[in-house]
Amino acid sequence: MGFVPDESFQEVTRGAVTIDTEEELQKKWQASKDRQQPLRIKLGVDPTNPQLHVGHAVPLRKMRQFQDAGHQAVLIIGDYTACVGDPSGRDKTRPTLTHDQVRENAETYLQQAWKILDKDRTELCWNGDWFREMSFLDVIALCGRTTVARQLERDDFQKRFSGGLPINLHEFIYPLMQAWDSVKVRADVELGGTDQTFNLLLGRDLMRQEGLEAQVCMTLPLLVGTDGSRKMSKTYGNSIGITDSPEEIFGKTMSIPDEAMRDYFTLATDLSLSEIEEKLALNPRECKGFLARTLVRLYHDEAAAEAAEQHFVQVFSKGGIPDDIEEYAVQGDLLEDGKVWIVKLVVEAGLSSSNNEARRNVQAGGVRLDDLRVDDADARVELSDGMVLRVGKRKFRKLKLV
RNA sequence: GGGGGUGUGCCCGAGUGGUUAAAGGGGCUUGGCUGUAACCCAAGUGCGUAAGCUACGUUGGUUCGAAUCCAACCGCCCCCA
Repeated sequence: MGFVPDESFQEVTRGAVTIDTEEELQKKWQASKDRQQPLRIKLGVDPTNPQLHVGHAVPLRKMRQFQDAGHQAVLIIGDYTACVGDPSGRDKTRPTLTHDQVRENAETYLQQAWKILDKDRTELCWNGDWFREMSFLDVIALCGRTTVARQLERDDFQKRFSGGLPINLHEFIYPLMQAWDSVKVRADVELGGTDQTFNLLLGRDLMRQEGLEAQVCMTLPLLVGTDGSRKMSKTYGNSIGITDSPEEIFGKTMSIPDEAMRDYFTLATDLSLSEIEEKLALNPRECKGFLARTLVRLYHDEAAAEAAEQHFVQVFSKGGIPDDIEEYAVQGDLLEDGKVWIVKLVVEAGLSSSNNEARRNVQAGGVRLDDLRVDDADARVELSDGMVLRVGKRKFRKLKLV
């Protein structure tokens, strides 16, 4: 049968690294059209971290594209799987969370996810709903559906095993749980990062074992972090949070390496492919500025995007000070003869975490009062109301005398 | 159950009795450079105004002196069963 991919099919497959298998997806797509029945698109998320970043947003955006093409989004909150911890791509066992923590995280997670997904057209499930019901015997039966050899084929376990690092038994169960989710929700397509390949494919096996039509697995690239090398992750400190302030999103985006811009455009924004090419043809600074504005607009709005850019130009390009600075009310007992020890001031204002650190900052020439460098760590300085204290390029406090 | 290893600062990792607050790297901070909060370069990086204090899994010992030796305990890894 000659499948003619329509525009939304192209949109929905764009950016995918692998589709297992594309033929099956075409078939499902066509059947869905013929029968007027939307495909069920599954995305499972473990709310291990309440802070979503633009890397997490990649599969969510993909899900949104499916929604826009008229398909049924099935978002699974892994309240049980989060308690196990996904071993994918990890070189050590994930710390497990308590169920209460997970429920709490899930709350904030969802709030953020609805910035991307269309809430009214999303079917929301908690996998605890079915795992809670299972008896120990059921669990054992589930474990019997795969083998140790298959588990050890995985590159991450392989590495840990040969490197003498621990693999806890419960980590073997994780993929089975995720695969079982697919059975329970009768997924037609499951989305995930490339690191999810193993888990995704196991879903196909279990579905077949259950006599269901196997899901299609679509893997998406992992977005690199702001360092341009490792995948975006909060623990690497290279992430851009979708709840970050406009200034932060803008600044962090400006700090990505030029080579990463294409990935960011294709994976993290909703620009069309031709628009992306157009922007990439600009000079790198303008292009990156556009990218930064686009990201801010996505998670805040147009006005915020403009303000963030102005802030960036003001503070970093011109080295000036921003308009709205957090105030610090100088405590009276810091003053001796109307003067204050610079080190103490920096610490009390919350710009350094210890006296020694503050002293270092001063000695390195990173501390300024109203643009005047203070580089003597013993200095006692006179203050006036409204003075701006600055540490490094990006930490400011407006001093308020009481 | 038997045997062998191992546990160091935010992370990785050197260090087997004394100038060790502890090499080296990563990270981070500050400075310089820059279109950039990137790259690169440089410096710094336990706490304390200071005297000094705290730190090498835990506890207790040996010693003038221990991250370094001993004992027990706790955690982890490997091999054999």
